[in-house]
Amino acid sequence: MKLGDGHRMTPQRREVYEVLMEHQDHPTATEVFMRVKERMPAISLATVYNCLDTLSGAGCIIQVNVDREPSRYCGNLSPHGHFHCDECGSVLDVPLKEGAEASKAVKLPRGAVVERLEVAVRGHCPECVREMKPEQAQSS
Amino acid sequence: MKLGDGHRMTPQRREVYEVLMEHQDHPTATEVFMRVKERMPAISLATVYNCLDTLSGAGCIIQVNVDREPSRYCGNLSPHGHFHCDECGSVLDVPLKEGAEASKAVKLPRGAVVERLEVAVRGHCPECVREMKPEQAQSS
DNA sequence: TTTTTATTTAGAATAATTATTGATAAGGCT
DNA sequence: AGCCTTATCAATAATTATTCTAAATAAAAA
Repeated sequence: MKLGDGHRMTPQRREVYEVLMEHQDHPTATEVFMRVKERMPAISLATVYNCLDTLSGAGCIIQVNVDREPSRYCGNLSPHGHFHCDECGSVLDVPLKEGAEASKAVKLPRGAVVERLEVAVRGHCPECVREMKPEQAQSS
Repeated sequence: MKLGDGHRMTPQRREVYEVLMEHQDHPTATEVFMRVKERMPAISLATVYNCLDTLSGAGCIIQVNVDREPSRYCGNLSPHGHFHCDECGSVLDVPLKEGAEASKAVKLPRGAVVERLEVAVRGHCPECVREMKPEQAQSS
């Protein structure tokens, strides 16, 4: 894992990175902090924030924002959007389909230069749908 | 403008709503506060927050979140996404093209129920592109 | 080795937003 | 109209995520 720019891969940054790679969920900074702390008890929350910032600045991880909730972080670098469950709050990766680009979905302002496309889907995750009463359920 | 749920359309809420309808930009709560204050000097920022919350809860306006920046508010209720300029920070509405739906863009988890789709495009707005040096410029 | 630069840490600071509280006002009912 | 319930407002306090500061540490460069 390279950082470039004179940034060093320090033990703290490595742990933060490892923790994100171990599960493919989307922990908040505080959750990352708790996980890293088990193996590196001296680490501080500020350092976790610094590491997450450095790693996402270097493009090693992705910062995911869900409304105004605390930022979440994700080690999945393949192009994908996110599905947010309105009931349980979980976040799932949803792979972008081949050829999904901004110009296909929206009428872009003439002359704009697109850097990247963010797709977020809100709804009820499969798990929460399964727990619904049958008469309320509706499938997509 | 109806609110339903036993919510009243008070003078404060009306002003907040009017201010959002007058321009089709995307002001923050503080900006809305400053605009409303000119006509209603006694209003407080907390009340503006309350009004914005009530109005968006009733579906009269839309709360737009750009990363972790302060929320912005928008009176445009037609289905649309948002374009965020990385340079000047402005937010532009981008109409969703006919038939743009979640299932076309992403591989949804089996069994998920979709409520709504949020599309955000990041890049450089036409105005900022125009101000770039010609040799840097590239158009989409 | 000396110097420089990057990093970590704890704690303080900031900023957006929310919660609390007491006062005011609107609606419904008799 | 008068009474009761509920909604609203405004000021302030509180919360919370995040960033900044400053001092200590450590690695890289010279």
